[in-house]
Amino acid sequence: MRWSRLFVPTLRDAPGDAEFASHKLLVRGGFIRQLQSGHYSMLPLGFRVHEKVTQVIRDEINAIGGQEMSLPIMHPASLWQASGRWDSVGDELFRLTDRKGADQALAMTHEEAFTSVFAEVSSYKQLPMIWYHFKTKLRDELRPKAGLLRVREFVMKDSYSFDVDETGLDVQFQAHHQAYSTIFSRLGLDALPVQASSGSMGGSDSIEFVVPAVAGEDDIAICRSCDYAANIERATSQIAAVDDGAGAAETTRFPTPGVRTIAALEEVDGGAPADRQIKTLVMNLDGELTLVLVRGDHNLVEQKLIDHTGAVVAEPAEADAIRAALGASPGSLGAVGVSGLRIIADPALQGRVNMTTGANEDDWHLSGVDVDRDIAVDEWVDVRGVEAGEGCPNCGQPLELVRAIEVGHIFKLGRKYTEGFGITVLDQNGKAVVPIMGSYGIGVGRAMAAVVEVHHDDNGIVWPTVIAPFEAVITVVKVKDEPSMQLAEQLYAELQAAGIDVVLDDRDARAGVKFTDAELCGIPFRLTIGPKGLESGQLEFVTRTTGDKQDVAIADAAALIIDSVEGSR
RNA sequence: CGGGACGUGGCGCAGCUCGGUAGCGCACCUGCUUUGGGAGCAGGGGGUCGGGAGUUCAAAUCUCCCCGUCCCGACCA
Repeated sequence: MRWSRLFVPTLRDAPGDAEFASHKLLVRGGFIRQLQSGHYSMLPLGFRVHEKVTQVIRDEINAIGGQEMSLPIMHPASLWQASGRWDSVGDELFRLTDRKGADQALAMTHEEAFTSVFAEVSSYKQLPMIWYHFKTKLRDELRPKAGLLRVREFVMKDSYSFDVDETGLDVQFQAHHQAYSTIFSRLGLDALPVQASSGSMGGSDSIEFVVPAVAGEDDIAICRSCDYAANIERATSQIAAVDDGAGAAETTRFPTPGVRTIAALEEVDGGAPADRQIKTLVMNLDGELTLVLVRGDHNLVEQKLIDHTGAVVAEPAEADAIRAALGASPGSLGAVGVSGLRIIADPALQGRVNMTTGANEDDWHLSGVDVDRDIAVDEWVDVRGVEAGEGCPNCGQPLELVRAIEVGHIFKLGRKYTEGFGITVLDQNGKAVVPIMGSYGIGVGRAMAAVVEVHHDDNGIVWPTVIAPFEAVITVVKVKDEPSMQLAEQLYAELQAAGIDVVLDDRDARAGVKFTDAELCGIPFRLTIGPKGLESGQLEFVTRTTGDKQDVAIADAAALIIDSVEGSR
């Protein structure tokens, strides 16, 4: 490829609305352009990287027996109705109506579609199956952000495994686990496998691969002493018991004028420290008001609540609804004596006495609350967010919280879809069994962005060779100098013949411009050809990762590049 | 959905307070000089000032509505 013919619109300044390194650099380097919020065009360089990331993933999924195919993006509503997700996924699913009036869905994942194809498989002898495709997904995200990191339209590799039994599923799950580790490592990502919530997909074992980075959107609890790592949506911890003293015989109402917050209740006469208060949250779970109780200094993790209840929508209840149900406004709420509402409480409250909470009357609170005695808890459920420094659930050592980008997710789907679609295969005994599924995804564009987040410097992107838009660039300092161009053409041909993905920078521009662009775009190796080098017989060879410059004899240049590229693939 | 900010040539910005018919840097085109780290000089092209309505003799500027984009929050009782 000749740079003079390439469309690489590099920019000196990043767009003003770009915040994160990957966003800025991918735009500045001419890799991507935004069409609208959450939708990006892949320009030639971006597309090259995207294709290379795709190929790495393809290699590794093929290596574990994956069969690549390609399923549609537009699905009939009936398919999603059959799985129940037409109603359960909410507004994230793009829906449209065709001219015949038929409802259609734009796929956000392909569980249903793959399962429908699987209906033709009828014998255990054909199992296991690992099927996958690279396909554009559409999701009406609440808030697209950070360039390629969170978008509404993106290509995902999603694979699905089908097995006769759990043991088989375990094998596929482990195979994917291993394949993902290899993929991310080849991409230059230190991806950490962490326990995760399986969200609306349903399923049991769920592991996310995350890359620690400031641009991330996930909080991960990590133990440095053992191998515990979990998404905050799933993480648990050991916490010290709180000394409540002796329990009171009965609750006491006391006035708390103007007190609306946990902090204020700590200060007021008759108040209590946060860890001896009960925080009463009124949540609207698919229209049903539910009281969720956590310790005053704890935070609710909505995902935990959703995972437990299966609710589609979980949001704080409206103030009006709260007042109608409990007779008071937020700030004075409590669960003591409440009946007729579902009450979910965090285990950190179990057995606690002498607690303080709202009295369900504005400006009044209760003290001396004995949780087991005074509150009709329906379910004890861990809904609390862990905090940094709390004890690891495995070894008790302090947990650390880190921001991370989720780059991959594997989980055991179970039989939700096969069962829902009435799919069975015959086992060895001729008996019909419902196959069990696994589901495994990697977002290609997000992986790209994650690589940039981790691999860049002041001069631009530093791509790992395997996914760099080009493996090497031959920079011709003075294009009009005949001997320079002649040598460049010769080396260019030689490298291409050797299978090197090389670009010849033959633009009639100043050397500095070409050097800067090569660095911004992150091309791993650069050979500079100019009159100076021709005269001395030594060409300059630069390695992007280290910035190291070395002189190489003209005759040795090709071999050096080939070795360097091959050694870093 | 709530809160905040922003919207002026491809990119980055000024102009808006105090209305008078649009400017700077980069990029682009032509010429000359230059040429090993984002060249210099000269000339040139390109803008419905996000859109609509209103106020006014006159609107990028003031008012209202809408749209778009970015950030924060999505819960702290």
